Amino acid sequence: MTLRVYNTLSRQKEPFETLTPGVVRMYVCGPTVYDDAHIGHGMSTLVFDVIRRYLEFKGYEVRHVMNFTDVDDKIIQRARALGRDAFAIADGYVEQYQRHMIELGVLPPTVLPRVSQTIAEIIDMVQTLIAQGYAYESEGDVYFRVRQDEDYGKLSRRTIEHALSSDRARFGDDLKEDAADFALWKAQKAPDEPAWPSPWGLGRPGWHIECSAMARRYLGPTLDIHGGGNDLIFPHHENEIAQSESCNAAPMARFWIHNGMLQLRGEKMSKSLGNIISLHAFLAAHEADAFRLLVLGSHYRKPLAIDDEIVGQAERGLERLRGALRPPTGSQSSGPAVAALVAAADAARARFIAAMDDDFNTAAALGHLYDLVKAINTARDEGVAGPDFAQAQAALLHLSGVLGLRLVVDAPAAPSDAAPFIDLLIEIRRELRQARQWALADLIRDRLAAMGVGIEDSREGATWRWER
RNA sequence: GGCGACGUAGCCAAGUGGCAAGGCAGGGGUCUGCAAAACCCCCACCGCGGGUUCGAGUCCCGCCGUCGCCUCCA
Repeated sequence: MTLRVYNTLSRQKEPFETLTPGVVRMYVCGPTVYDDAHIGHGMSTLVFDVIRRYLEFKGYEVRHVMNFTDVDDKIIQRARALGRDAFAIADGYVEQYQRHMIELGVLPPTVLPRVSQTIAEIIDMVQTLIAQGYAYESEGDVYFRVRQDEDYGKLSRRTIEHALSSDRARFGDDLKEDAADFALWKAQKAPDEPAWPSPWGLGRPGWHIECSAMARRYLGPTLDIHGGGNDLIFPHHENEIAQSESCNAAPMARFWIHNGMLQLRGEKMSKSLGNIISLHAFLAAHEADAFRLLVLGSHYRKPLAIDDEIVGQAERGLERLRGALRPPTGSQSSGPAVAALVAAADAARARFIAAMDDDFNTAAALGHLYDLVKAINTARDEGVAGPDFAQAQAALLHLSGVLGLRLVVDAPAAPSDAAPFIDLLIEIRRELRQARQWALADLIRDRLAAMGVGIEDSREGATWRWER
């Protein structure tokens, strides 16, 4: 089976081939660090984490670069509003974002560059573009000459006329030759604006050039994958293509991958609507695995509408996956029931791979994981145990891990201290049940449940485990 | 207005030509002292109208509806 990936550039699925066999150069647009990260950022980060994990599962070495845009107008505004230093603001949000990535179980990208640390590369690219006639300086600003770029608009399928009809163009700067042109470099206009010396005086990079520069610096002129939210297709990625391909005379990326937007009750999260859910708030109330399962439940290119009911469904689905990992209760290690389980595990694995090979169809892949869950539970009910049972569970855990799901519940801080006492209570409850002292037995069960200890009875006796 | 996406059961959702995956919820059973978990059974003809085809959620046309981008945005 070969992997097929949807390419925004061609608007179709293409066989996935990399520039260098066995190596994937993947650049993903990260956040502009001017405010708390929200669950939309989380979704995008998870989507590309899963893509990366699957590529590694397929045997690729993935060079994964995710940037932080730490020089930006909004950061400057934020700094002014708070009366603080812009770099300090950005640093704080970068740290917060990295904590969130750990909480979400996201594999650390190979490199996490920042604009502020890539200034030399940016200036170099801008100089090259000027020398080539693709850009011009105007009173300390430098603009990209859009009409010089013959295939401008090929990613978003817009013409320059469309760009011209936008507000940005209508309120076009007098410094531009053409209203459609966009800034590569902005001259410093106030002393509190972060600025670096350049051939055009003190200033800072424009919005799009930083990604072009960071991508080239860490991954070279042509990427295998350039990713981000689909809200970045225009103008951000369109302009990146214009800059990079003009400057480097090479395709910027073989595959452009864009995730759909996360929405709340049918509308996009936005400041003006006041419906932003921060990652911090979400993760305080819900498990990271539940959020990941939620994201995995629909295709990454589709919009994902979220509400309390959907979150609850993901949480219960997560419990079902975990339930399959409970130990066997029987002792049968061979026979038709065992053979059926082995066959089910093999089938689940093959179908999982086929689904993921089809443009990372995580929803279908999950469906096959649930089929394996059912097979495991059935086998347990039939008394299956032994190495084949353990292997089926291991397969479930492994494939879930390819999606980044952890499934294992972290026990409370000091479980070992409490465990002997809980065992004692379980033992007492067993005695009570034998004596038909139902009220007392149930009291123990209910009180333990309230403390997060779940009890499950079976023919072989009761087991317990920590529940969240 | 331009570009684009989507519309499958109560909810989420997969499925791009051949008898509609999976999860959640719900109903009925098995097991259990009760409960939980698990297992079994039930629960959709795919927005509407045309067309192509032996055969269409699946292709084409039109319509209706929802959403995104075009300005900062994952």
